[in-house]
Amino acid sequence: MNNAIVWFRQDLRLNDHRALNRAVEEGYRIVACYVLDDKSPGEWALGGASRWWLHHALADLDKNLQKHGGQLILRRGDFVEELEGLVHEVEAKALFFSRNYEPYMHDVEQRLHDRLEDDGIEVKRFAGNILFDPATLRNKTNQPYKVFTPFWKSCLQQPPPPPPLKAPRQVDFVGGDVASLALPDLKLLPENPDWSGGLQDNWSVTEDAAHASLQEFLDDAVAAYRKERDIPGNKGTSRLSPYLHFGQISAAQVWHATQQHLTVHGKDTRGAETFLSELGWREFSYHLLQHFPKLQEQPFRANFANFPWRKNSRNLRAWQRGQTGFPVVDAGMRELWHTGWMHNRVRMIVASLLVKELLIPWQQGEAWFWDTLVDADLASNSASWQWVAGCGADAAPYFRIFNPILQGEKFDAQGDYVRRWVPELKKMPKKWIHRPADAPADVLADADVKLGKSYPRPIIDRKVARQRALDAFQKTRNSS
DNA sequence: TGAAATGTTGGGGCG
DNA sequence: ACGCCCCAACATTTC
Repeated sequence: MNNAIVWFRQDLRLNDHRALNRAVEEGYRIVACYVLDDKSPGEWALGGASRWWLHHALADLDKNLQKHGGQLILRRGDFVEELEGLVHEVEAKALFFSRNYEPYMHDVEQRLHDRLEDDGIEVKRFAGNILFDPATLRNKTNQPYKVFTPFWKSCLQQPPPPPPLKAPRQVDFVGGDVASLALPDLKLLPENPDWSGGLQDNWSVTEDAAHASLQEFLDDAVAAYRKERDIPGNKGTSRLSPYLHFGQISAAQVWHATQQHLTVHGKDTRGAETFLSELGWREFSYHLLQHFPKLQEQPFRANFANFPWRKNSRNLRAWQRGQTGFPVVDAGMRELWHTGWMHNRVRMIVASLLVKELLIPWQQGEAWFWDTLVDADLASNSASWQWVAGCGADAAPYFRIFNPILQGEKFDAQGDYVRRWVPELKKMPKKWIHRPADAPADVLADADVKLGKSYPRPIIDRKVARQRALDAFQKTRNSS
C-alpha cells in the first residue's frame, strides 16, 4: 500500500472532493495537508478577514478528518518546497489536488508537476471550484467571451457539472508521526487588537454550516430572490460567498441542490434562475482572469490606461471607515468592517461612490475589500471592481453613477439597514434618514443628530462630482 | 444591476 | 364656456 498526499487548498471540505475520493479509490494511504505560503501570492497574500476565516475553516476540516481517524497536517513556507519536502518525508508516490485559478498558481502547479514527476511521483490535478472550465469556452470567433449574457448562455449549453460526490466512507491515513504545525502557529488570527468579535458573531465557519445556509436559502428565500436580493435589510441572499471561496461548499453542490429544488418545487423558476446566474458571474470572473491574468492590477480596457484618477487619502479613509456622510454608504462600509461581508447591492453603491464621484483608483477599493472581506476572491473581486469602474468586460456604462441617496430610498425604504449600522442616525425618520444634510433643523434636533459632529456632512458635493466624473469618463471613452 | 434633463400630457384653478 | 397657465405625472432622451 502506497502513500499519497492530498493537498487541500480552496477546497476545504470532505464532500464532493474529487482529488480526495480518487486518492482513496486508488487505494492510497493518505496524508491530508494544507500549506500556508505568505510569499508566493505576492501582493495578493491573504487579507486579514480571509486569514480569520481560513483559521476556522482549517480547524473544521481537521475536525472532520479526525472523525475519519486522520488529521490535517499544517505546513508553512513556499508551496513547492514544502510539498516536495513532505512528499519525501512520507515517501509518497503521488500528490492529489484541485486546481486553483489564481494567476501565480499556474506557475506553482507547473513547477510542482515538473519537480515531482522528475522524481517519479505522480501528480494528479483535478478541476477546481467552478462549474464549467472557463478556459475552454470560446465565442463564435474563437475568442474568449467579453460579454456576460452570451457567455452564460454558452455555459448553460455545456454538459452540466458532474453530480456531487459523497465524502469517502473510509479513509486510510498514513500512521505514525507526520510533523505538523499547530493551527495557532500559522498566526492566522488577529491579535493586538483582536478585531474578530463581529466576525465570530456572524459566521459559523464549517462545512456543515455552508450546507445549512444553502438549505435555508432554498427553503426560505430563493423563490423571492429576484426582488429580495436587492434589499440589504432583508435576508434575501444566500450568503454563501465565503464558503464558496474557501471551497467549504462546491459550486457543483450549489448548482445541483438548486436544480433539485426546482424539480421538486417547480412553478416559478425565475428566482432560482437568477440565483444561478449570479454563480454565472462568478464563472465569468474566472473566465476573464484566465484570459487576462493582470485583471487584478490593470484595466481590462486599454483606453483606461491614462484615466485621470485622483488619489486622496483623506477621502479614501473616510470611505473605509464609513464616514462619508452618505448613510447607505456608511452603513455598508461599517457592515463590512464589522462582519467581513457586505450586501451586494450596497457593494455596488459604495464602489460607485469611490470610483466615480471620488475618482479614487479602483485598485484602492479592491485592496480594501481584499483585506476586509471574508469572501475576498481574486477573480470576483477584481472583475467586479473593474465592472463598476467601467474599465472591465461588459462593464457598467460610464454614465451609470449611483445616487447613494436615491439608492438608499429605493432599496432601504424604511431606513432599517442604515439604522442598524449607523446608530447615530437611529432616531431619524425615514423621510430624512438617507439625506440628513437636507433635513430641517428641528428634525435633526429631535433625532439627536449634530451634523459635522455626531454624523459627518457629505464629504463631497454630489452634483459637482457627478459632472466631473462624466467629463473624465467621456474623455476616456472618446480616446479609445 | 441609473439619474438627470427635457419633453409631453392632462386636470384643475382662474380670469 | 373658454383659453391660459401651472404643474404633477409620466415618457423620452441624454449623459
